Amino acid sequence: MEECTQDLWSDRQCRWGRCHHLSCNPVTHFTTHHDLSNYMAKNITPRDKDYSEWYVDVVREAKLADYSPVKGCMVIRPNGYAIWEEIQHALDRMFKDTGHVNAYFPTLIPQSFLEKEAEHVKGFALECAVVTHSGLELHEDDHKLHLKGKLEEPLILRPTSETIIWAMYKNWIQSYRDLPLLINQWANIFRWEMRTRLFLRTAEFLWQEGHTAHATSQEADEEAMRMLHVYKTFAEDFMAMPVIHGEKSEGQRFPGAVRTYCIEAMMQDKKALQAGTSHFLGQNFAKAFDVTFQNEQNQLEYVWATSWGVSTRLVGALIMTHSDDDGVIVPPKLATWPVFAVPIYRKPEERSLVMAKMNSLIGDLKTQGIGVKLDDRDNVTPGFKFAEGELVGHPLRIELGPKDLEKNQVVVTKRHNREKVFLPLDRAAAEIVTILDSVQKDLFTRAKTRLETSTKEINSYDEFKEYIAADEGFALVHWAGNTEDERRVQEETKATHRVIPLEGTREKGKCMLTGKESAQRVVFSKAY
RNA sequence: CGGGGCGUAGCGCAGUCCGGUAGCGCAUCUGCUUUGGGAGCAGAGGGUCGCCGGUUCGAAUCCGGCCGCCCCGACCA
Repeated sequence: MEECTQDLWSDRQCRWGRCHHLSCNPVTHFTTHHDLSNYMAKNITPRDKDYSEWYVDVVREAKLADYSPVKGCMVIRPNGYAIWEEIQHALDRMFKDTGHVNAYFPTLIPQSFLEKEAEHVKGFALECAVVTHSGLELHEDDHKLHLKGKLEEPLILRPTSETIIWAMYKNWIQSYRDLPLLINQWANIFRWEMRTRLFLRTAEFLWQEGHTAHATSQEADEEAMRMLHVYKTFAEDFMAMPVIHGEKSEGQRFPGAVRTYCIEAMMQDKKALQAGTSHFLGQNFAKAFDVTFQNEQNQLEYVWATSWGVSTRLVGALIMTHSDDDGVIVPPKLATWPVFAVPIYRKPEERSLVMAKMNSLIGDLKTQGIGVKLDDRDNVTPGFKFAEGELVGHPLRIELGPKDLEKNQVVVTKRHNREKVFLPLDRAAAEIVTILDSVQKDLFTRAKTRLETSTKEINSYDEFKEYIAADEGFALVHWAGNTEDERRVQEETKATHRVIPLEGTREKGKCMLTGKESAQRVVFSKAY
């Protein structure tokens, strides 16, 4: 099948009826575009008017999340949580397939634990929520609750779990026979941020954190790299979100890590979003928590470590990668209900005929392993259901009405480009499987095209300043600066060092800022 | 912490300048007609106008104080 390469991320082309991407879909019998010129999603600010307003509007209107009474916290609503659950299922499978097991460590960590690793303290101290009391007391004079039972040692709400986990690993690891220890946990964590953003940065969020212990440096580094590739594969295959994977600069490193690897994605406004990190921790935490093991030569050695994580931020990344002015677009592989079914009828007789065929088709789709959400409400019109289904982001909609019964067909509409396909009922289920697959590829291709066309080699600092100021995307530059130099670039341009790509040419050059020798180009960009 | 905005029905807002019966749209409820791109008509319910104090015969509106939230920036996944 030939991949479509035209108008890939300009769905306006399709929406205004000028698109004829028949090659996108080999099973298309007939493709039409209805005129949507007088149709606008309610209450969603268009992307080109105000991108961050658009993002907030989409999250709210699609009922993905809501603000909580506590500043900086969010409620993840069923539509948003469904996406997170799909992310969890797919990733958890990948973790299990690479030998990891799940466990759960507690939220509360003794303050003293955080103090044990010097860099770690510096990195997280400022953003910790702290528990200082064990209770409350109602005062009769003012009828208010007052703090009671001050704790001897304050407890912090974990901003990440390295400390508590390594305190436990100390007890669990004695011999090389206990290694490697490959544990993951799905948990909530707290980071008291100054400025928050739904899904992308909230005071409390959900994530997974893998924490592994190894006998050798090389094995630990390989583990960190393995999980980096798991993340890249997941992002690209499931989220249809192309990423650049590589290593962080010293200045962007995780507090306590020797090396931090990451995947960086590009959002539709061409800003970068760090979508996952994997750290080679060396022996830093083993030394801080005195975790040693006896090797085969009967000598004591410190354990080598990794940690790696992705969070509910991925839900935000998914939205900002694919969605449009009419709402969310979820790639088929992460959709709980890839198919949204709308039956159409007027009279009761029509209803029973339509529903019989519809149920039979839904049965066929379920046999093919495809989840179908049937909207059989009688109190809203089909048009309303269409709009709502698009807002929530089901990848495909199927319509079945009296006219279709006559022709023995079903109408299938793709959410991401609004192409309509008419399929004969007896083959529909099988064809829909193929279409979903093509939609998944389409979404990836158009995101990949955006990433590629908005990434440019920049060769001087002046050119760089201009490029960044124009919000044109990722800059590939030669870099040999230190953390201080990075800070200067950030102050002067707002762009930050994102990643030293693992792939790409290893051409030598001169650092755009310092003029020093550079071994390869790195990515700089504005970022979330 | 700076800059901007907002707080009035479930949601979105008008009313505040210039004090005088608290309104509009959507949503909700009832009934009938509808249903292939956000249905129509008729009727109904729903309020501590963010909080505290002051001025006044009378405050959503004027004055003083406080609180909260959102967006933008610095910090950060």
